[in-house]
Amino acid sequence: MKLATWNINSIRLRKENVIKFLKKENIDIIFLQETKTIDKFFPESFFYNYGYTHIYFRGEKSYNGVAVLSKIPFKNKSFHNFCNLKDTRHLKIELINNIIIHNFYVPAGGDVPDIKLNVKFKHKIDFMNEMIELLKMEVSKKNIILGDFNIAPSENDVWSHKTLLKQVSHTKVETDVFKKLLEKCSYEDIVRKAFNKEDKIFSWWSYRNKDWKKSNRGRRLDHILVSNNFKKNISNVNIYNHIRGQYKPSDHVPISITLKD
DNA sequence: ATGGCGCGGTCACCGCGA
Repeated sequence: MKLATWNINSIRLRKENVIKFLKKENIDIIFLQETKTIDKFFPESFFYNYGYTHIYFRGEKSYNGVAVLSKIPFKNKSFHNFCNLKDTRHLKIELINNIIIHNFYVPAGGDVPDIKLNVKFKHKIDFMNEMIELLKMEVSKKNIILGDFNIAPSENDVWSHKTLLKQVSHTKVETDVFKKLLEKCSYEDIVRKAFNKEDKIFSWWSYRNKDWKKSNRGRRLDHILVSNNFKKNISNVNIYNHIRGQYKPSDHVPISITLKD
């Protein structure tokens, strides 16, 4: 089974990009973030007609929104509202073989990396801590969490460690809470593990650079984390950098893993 | 140090992304 995650930045605008990727890479299940549409306008039948007949999504107007498109049926599906908000940032599915997968769109956190001065940053840190509390209860399960965490955890997950230490996404507060998630809930960052420690690996490049490829000022904000008791089942980690260069791209690229159950 | 671009929407400006 091959699964992927992708922050698509509008599903209505990029449904063709999604199906092109799914077909070319033979993806069985994809988890999307920032679908940016209310459920009524989600292009469900479009994906259904390509064989993704198991679809689950939660959206809202303009912002956020998460979805899963699958060829494989779910045994259960649910969601949790984090920080007592009804923003659509999470969904959870359980497959027939008892594998649990959580899809997250963690708050970006605004500009100022201080929980006292910036409510958006506080929201991000609170969200991560609530994730930790929730996922602690699932340590014994075959568990995968993935999505856009809006945190670049290690030095070579950003184009310049020194510069980015002061910028939201790579501050110590954020990388510490990410580390805490891995430790307390027993996950492995299997994507980072698939590369050398010195390799720069990114999943996002800003729209504001004239030439994303030339300046290469990227960050690795999207993640697939796998329970330590289940990570031996993972192979073939892929980050599809070239997707950033396609026509009308998202600012994020997809990541996939292969999984034997 | 700043701004750069692109999305949706009570739509031609604004909030937001990170």
